[in-house]
Amino acid sequence: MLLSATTENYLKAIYKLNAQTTIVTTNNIALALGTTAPSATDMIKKLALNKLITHTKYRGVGLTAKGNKAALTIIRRHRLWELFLNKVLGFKWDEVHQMAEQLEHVSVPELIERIDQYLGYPKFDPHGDPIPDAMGKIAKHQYQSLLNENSGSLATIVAVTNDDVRFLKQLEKLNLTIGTKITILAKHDFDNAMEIKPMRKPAVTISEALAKNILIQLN
Amino acid sequence: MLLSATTENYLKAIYKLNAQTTIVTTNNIALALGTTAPSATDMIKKLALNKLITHTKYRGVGLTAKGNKAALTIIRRHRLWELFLNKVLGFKWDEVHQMAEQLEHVSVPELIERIDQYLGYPKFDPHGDPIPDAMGKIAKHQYQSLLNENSGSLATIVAVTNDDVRFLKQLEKLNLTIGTKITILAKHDFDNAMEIKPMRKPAVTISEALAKNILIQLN
DNA sequence: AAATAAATTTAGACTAATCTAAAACATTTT
DNA sequence: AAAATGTTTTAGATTAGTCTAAATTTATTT
Ligand SMILES: [Mn+2]
Ligand SMILES: [Mn+2]
Ligand SMILES: [Mn+2]
Ligand SMILES: [Mn+2]
Repeated sequence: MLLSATTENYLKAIYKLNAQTTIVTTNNIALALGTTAPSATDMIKKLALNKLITHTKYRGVGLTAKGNKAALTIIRRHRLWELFLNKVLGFKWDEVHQMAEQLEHVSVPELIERIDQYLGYPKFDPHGDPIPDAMGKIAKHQYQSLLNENSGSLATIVAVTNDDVRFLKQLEKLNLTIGTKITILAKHDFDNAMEIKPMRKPAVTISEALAKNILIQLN
Repeated sequence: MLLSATTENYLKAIYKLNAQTTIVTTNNIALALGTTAPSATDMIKKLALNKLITHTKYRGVGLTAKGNKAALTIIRRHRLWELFLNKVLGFKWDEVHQMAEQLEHVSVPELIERIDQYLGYPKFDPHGDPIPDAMGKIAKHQYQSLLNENSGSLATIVAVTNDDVRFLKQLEKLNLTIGTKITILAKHDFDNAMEIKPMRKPAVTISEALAKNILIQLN
């Protein structure tokens, strides 16, 4: 069963919403894809017909095992391409997402496997997100948001939860990239701004919006 | 102006037919793309409307300067991807065409330029076809078909004019790959079969169908 | 120069994906 | 428990691309 790029994008969106929210609703999906509720409803019907999702009218959708597998295949392609573009072709971590949005729909299994092999079967993409293996197995990381951590902690930045170019460029400027060891100097109650010191780099103050999208692991 | 994959395929087909035949007809196009004449007519109308081709009813089509440039962009992508898949990811020359058929529609200019740079601005793809440069300039090779050459000649195989996997696999088995120096031992008048000796390899007999699709340059 | 054949275009219909406007259903407020 | 609000679905259109069948135009025979 070969899926259209549009169908793949819906599946991917549903998969991601599934991890974020309790129930995946029509409006959620429409918003995530920048489309309208009626369009989402139409696609939901088609996906349900193809047994990729379950759907109870007015009550939201859920992925079937088949749909989950399909979504992971697309995410695998996306993240492997991102890493390939970064590691092999030298693109920056803020450039690779947009390109991967197109490349993820190229459907040639041998190509993806070869890229995986070329990269040495990597576990994470340039943003710290886990890459599903050929069987669709994915390391469910449950890192915590920097925003939930308290002053005084020592931690390492392991991933980011936003692909926005502006966000990634800003992090880079602040020396807050994947793998960086940091010390949390302070957290301001009023606006949730945080003072962070990346190892061997000057301390910086970051907003709640920024901190929320940075995932860390305590040292 | 962004073109759909379908539109790009039509443009590419028209470009190639233009080089092969005197007039590019509706049926030619339909046949080349495995579609029907009415479908081709519809697309012809749209391409003409967008000033990518010229069209006189019942009289065939021709590319405009704009259409020619667009076609070359697609061919550039296709051939650069083919070489990249071959040289970097190690795919065989009979495997790369099908993959490039999908990758050629990924439209990210910086990606193609980076691949070009990575490969060292190559002039030819794995089948000996010239790669248009970023300005759309292409080395119009006017190599001759092996079929038109006479017994006794010494030549080098420089390109092939068919992407069929079976054709390419057969050539490989016969040691008749790009760059191979050959001696034409004999040409049989009855069926146009030819006896060819690749340097340092055993002599082989090839059919007219094979010889026709092999391009050579005399030494 | 007709008649016949072949190529091309038009007519009309279909699917996938999208939209706006309206109806139906669900939730929240009063 | 009504009323108001919000969400989801349906209705009806639109666009891109495709098809078969029929009409039109061009080319080839006779
Ligand atoms: Mn991404
Ligand atoms: Mn990523
Ligand atoms: Mn090719
Ligand atoms: Mn080629």
